[in-house]
Amino acid sequence: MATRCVEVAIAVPLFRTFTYEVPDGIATPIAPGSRVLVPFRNRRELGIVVGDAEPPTDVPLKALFGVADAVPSLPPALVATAQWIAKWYAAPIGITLRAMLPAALTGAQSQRALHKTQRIVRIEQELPSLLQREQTFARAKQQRVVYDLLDAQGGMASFDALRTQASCSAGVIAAMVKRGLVTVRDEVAQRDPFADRPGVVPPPRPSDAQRVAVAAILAGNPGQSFLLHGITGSGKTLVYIEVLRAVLARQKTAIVLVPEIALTSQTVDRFRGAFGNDVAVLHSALSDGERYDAWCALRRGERRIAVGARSALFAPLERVGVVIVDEEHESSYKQSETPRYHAREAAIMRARAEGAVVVLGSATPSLESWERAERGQSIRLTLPERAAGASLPSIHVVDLRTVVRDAVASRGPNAPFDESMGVLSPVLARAIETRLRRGEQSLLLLNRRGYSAFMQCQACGHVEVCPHCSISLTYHRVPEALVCHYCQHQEAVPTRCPVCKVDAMRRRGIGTQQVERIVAERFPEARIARMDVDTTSGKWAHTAILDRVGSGDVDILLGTQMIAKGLDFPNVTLVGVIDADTGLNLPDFRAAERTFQLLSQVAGRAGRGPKGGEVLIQTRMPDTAAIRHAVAHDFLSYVRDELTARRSPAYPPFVSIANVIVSGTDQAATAAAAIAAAEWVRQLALRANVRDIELVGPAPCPIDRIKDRWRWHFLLKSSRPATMTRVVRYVAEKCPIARIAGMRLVVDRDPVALL
DNA sequence: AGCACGCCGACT
DNA sequence: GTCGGCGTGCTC
Repeated sequence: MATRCVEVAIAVPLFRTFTYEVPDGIATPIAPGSRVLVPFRNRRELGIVVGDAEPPTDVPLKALFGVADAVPSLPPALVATAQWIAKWYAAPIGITLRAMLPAALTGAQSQRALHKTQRIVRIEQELPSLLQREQTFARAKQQRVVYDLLDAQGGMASFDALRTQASCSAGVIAAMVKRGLVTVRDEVAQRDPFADRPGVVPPPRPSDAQRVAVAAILAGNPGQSFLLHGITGSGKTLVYIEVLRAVLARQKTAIVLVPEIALTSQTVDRFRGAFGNDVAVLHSALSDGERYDAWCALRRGERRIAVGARSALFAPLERVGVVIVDEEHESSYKQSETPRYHAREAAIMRARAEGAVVVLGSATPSLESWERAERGQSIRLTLPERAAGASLPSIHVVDLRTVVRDAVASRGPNAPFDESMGVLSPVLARAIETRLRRGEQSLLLLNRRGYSAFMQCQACGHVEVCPHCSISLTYHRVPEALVCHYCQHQEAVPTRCPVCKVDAMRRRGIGTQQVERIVAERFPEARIARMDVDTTSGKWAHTAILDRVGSGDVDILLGTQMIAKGLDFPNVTLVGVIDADTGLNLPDFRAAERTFQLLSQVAGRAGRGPKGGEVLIQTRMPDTAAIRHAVAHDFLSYVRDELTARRSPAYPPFVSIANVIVSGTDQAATAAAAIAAAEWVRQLALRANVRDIELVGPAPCPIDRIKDRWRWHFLLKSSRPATMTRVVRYVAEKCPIARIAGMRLVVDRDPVALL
């Protein structure tokens, strides 16, 4: 009998697999996707079988130790998807496969820790009214804090987390147990932190357009891709739900990808409301144990729908009938570390491997998806109207230039310039006032990037920058410090300029905290909530803030990009964009695309109820195409303009691009290495006679230093994807520059940003 | 990624 | 004389 051999991928940065002999003791064939324990470099490593292999003739074989899975950890379609990702993005196959498994299954550590019990606190006695709570907790302020926290988290939380959040002693909770208000129990628990979130009952019946879309999707051939273009509020989620219902009825399973931020919001509640415990929510805030539980439930078929961000695409489901990618234009679908895959593209590939259909939904589709539909590679479905007869909000531009001119004209040239004018123009202020009077809610968007407060010397112009990264430090009021947006470096706020020594360091620009102050001063009676990275660090912080907005406890919600997406509050009738220009001037070919998407998305938050809505966009560049088209709700004109701009110089979707980033700790050496790497690629193309590839650069990256590493990059462009595949693979695997000590070379195919 | 092998400076 | 620096090369 010939020796049986399998091909095994190991999580090392190598573009190859290894062949192992299967010892006689293992009778049954080992299916692809199984984890195996193998000898590797005098160590025991976990590898993943990708297939059978012929024994190599040139090297002596080692035998594997054993098979770790009774059932393969990865179903066949996922192994196929991994192979596609590894090839397309020039990622090592072993690392790609490892990225598909929950951390609990990648190490050789004990499984014991995974099932450890957790002390869970649950509300025992409901106190729905505020009056009841005030009576119950008359003097017990700490208990009240604990109770409210618990309530905000769905009535259940882990003991430790709760103590940390409330910063109270264990005695406080013990006292509450004694009073019968809460219970504490050790639970091995299906650790599903979403289990007790109330589901939202799906709305009535679908509209005609929604029914047409659902029918088309359900009639799709295996592997067929659909672009669901539905304006904000048109009810894409209902289409998803109807499709999911039919897919489950066919005894199939489904994957729903949403941007990370949407996981904390109403979208998830709606899926849970419709499908209850058939849904597993995969959230980045899950602990390893929670993630493992969810993974097992999917693998065993106990839950048939996986909802989650990017990596939920790797849900270990079989018989997948549909893969849905909501807000498919979102750049968070691109992974920023190896394997640098785009979940939208990988979703198309997984659907193909599963024989499933894929649905890409967006109000502002990516140019890639739009062009694909134009070329007939996917079917476009349109939801042209808002559901339930709601109308689109009216959008108006507030030209900040004239606001300042008017102020000067009315108060005279010598009147002190009031900085709050550029934040809260008279028009926007009046609009907010109206909402407050009517008891309606307002949403204010502050585009954070480039708009945070920074420190600048008024005498010499020096700006305080991070000593490790090339970006200005951001001023934070509470606690007062300068903070680096990239590496968390902190330092004290100076008053004296470190360069010219003049006592003239002043704050410039506006951050969310400062906007909050300006708004609070202008509307002292308003209840204001702020939502940005500073206020949402906790696992449940988003949910808590949004729940407050939903219950009407907030008049004005102020926040960064994260408030622009997916929120659906019918009482929000005003959306104000503090400054639409900030994202427009970034050195990135997608700057206009991003701005249009952001404005359209945030505008869509207004007027989702019967009262209608209004959007005010403050800008100093009202004539820019992206702003003009967003104001006119004119996606088609925006696409036409943007596609024209992408033809020359050529950018996606007309060419395939890859960003090659060289970084190192020494500035001159990094520059030299980047130039050498580019030259190496140029010579390679010449030698191999590769004609259809273009090289742009090298140049310093727009952010030329991050975490003490200097960064240079160059761009590869090709009109042929197959050429790009070959070239990126060759660069990633063979470029000698990567082997210079201390130098790093990253190849990012289909980048979403060039910063 | 790790980790061993390998050839040159300051220490018990 | 040895401990150990990290350059180079390999992993079935």
